[in-house]
Amino acid sequence: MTHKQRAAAAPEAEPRTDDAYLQIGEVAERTGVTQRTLRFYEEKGLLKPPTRLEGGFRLYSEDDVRRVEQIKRLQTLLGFTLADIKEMVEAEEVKMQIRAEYRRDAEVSDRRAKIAKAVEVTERQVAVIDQKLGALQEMKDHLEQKLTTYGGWLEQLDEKAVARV
Amino acid sequence: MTHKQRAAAAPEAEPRTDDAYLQIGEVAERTGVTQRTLRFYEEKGLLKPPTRLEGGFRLYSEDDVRRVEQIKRLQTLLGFTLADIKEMVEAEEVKMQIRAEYRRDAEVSDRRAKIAKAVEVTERQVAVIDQKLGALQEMKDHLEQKLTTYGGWLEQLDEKAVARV
DNA sequence: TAACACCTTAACCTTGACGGCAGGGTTAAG
DNA sequence: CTTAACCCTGCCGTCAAGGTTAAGGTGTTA
Repeated sequence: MTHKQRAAAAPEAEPRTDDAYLQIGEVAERTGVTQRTLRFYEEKGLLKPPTRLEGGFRLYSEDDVRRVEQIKRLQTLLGFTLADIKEMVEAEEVKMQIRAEYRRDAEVSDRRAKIAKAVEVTERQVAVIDQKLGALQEMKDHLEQKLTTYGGWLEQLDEKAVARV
Repeated sequence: MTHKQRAAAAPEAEPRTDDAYLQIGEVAERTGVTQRTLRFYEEKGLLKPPTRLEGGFRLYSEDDVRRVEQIKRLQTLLGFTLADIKEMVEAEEVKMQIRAEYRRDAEVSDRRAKIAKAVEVTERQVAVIDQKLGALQEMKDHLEQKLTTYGGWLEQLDEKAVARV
């Protein structure tokens, strides 16, 4: 146990928004990606530039952590490229913005348009996922059919064994 | 229309096995990958070295075409790396071999072991697919829930519009 | 036999997605 | 004020998955 256990680093002025920010090392540890990768994602626009401490240290929020986890899922489980993911993330951003603006938006037609946009974006995402789901299901069916074939073979062997006794 | 429509290229000696072999250009065209990619896959062990014409031209079978298509699916739709895919392809190979050996295998216990091996390999593949299916389904559910939220918002707007009339 | 489409290997180039320093600043503790 | 633990910005390296010539051989057709 070292004598330095990093804590929430209280900024002196501005007592607002001290929601337990995380430094890059914490985030790296919690998400399992390297610091380099976090900076890289930021550079590539996958993570919005986080707030900084006076000295320049990045301060991430829990939301950022969730986003990183989302990115990892999209990447490793589903094989999206970072460019793809950036699009999705941006879509997500747009949706967040819509939510935020929703209440205080003057024109009803404007609201309607924004929601329509969000729906469109989301539906495209669903369509992509559906395509992948379909392909995966097909492969799975194929493999399971093979498994039943193997099962049949084993049964045949059993019958033979029985017949020999 | 050029004056050369490539045909099955009849080798002079050896009239056997003239099953309509395909040259690399054909295969590339039919599968949508480049010739370079086909050679690359061969180099990486994803495609077995095809038979060659005397002069060295590669001659692919329809089976090879199918395999290339499978590789593409695994890669683009599911985001497996070529290394992953190579493993799967090799597993497939093993299973083919098992099928071939199945009939003329002396010991019943040997057969049983081989089938068990095949089952094991196949089940691992299914497990991987299940994991991805799960992740995808979860994402889809999440997105669809959002869609219903948006739907609700639109309804609210409608109500307001009606109320104003 | 020439012409032309098609193929061969070999070598280098590119892009995406990071890994790994070097050289130097920042923060908290003693 | 020093020190230890963190963090910063470059900048170069690497690995995967091919793309892109270059230089030359093969196969069919005229």
